Amino acid sequence: MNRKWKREVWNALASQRHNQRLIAYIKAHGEGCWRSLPKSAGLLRCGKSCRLRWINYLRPDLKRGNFTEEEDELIIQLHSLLGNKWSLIAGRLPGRTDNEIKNYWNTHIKRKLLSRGIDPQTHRPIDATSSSPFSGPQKTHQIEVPLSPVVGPTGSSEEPSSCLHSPGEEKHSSHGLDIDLNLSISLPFQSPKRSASPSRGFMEEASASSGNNIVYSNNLCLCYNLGFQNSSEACSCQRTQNTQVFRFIAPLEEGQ
DNA sequence: AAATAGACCAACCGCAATAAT
DNA sequence: TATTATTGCGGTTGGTCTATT
Repeated sequence: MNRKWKREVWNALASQRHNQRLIAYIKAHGEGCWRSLPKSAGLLRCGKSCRLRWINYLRPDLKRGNFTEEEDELIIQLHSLLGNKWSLIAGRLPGRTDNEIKNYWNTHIKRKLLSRGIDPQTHRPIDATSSSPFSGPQKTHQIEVPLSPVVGPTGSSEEPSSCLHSPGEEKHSSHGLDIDLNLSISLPFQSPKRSASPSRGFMEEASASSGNNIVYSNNLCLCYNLGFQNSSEACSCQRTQNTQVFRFIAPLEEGQ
């Protein structure tokens, strides 16, 4: 079956009637059991394709329209922390899909960063990319990540539990977002098993992918969860005054 | 008006992780 | 414990749309 033919089949399936059938089925039975869904719902595609269609196109909570400047900045900042973990990034942007963000990154944000003289992969100035991305005068790794949606379909955001900034603490801010992008790495730790819950797994995977060993979940420093007897053993976590932001400050290993 | 190039984005593919047997 | 099935993710492809020549 060639690609063009497949697309034509999908186009047929994408008719309003088929969309409604898929929507109705998922509303009635919930998400999951994608394997059996096409047969049960009377659709002509494999479960995998139906899942993709639902997630990327039919989900009622999808946010349509252009990305806002705030979303742009949030994506950039999350990417600097998570790398190409599009599903995790999407988890922090309600109404946006990983596929949408991935496409948007490749078509818009990459260029935007390049025009700013920033390497889209390392998030460092292009003329500095020849050296180690983590070399430099900074001796700590400070990353602040909004733990509740900064922007959402309704324009509202949940009130997060959070740390508070130390008074006078230097921070970089753009568009009201409060993220310090000075990155560093520390010794690897045993990555937790893949979480069944994307939202719960967010910071664990963020940590695993970025090499950071400082992890928060809601109001909890997960240094403890990851095996450190207390968080000070691995980090000097600080609270921020911005209630939407946590700050992770990890001491670098000798020589970093 | 036609041809071409580039941008955009929906969907496919392959792989890895996890669950079930 | 090993094998198989299922799910989810990230990279990539290719069709469509729009701007430019």
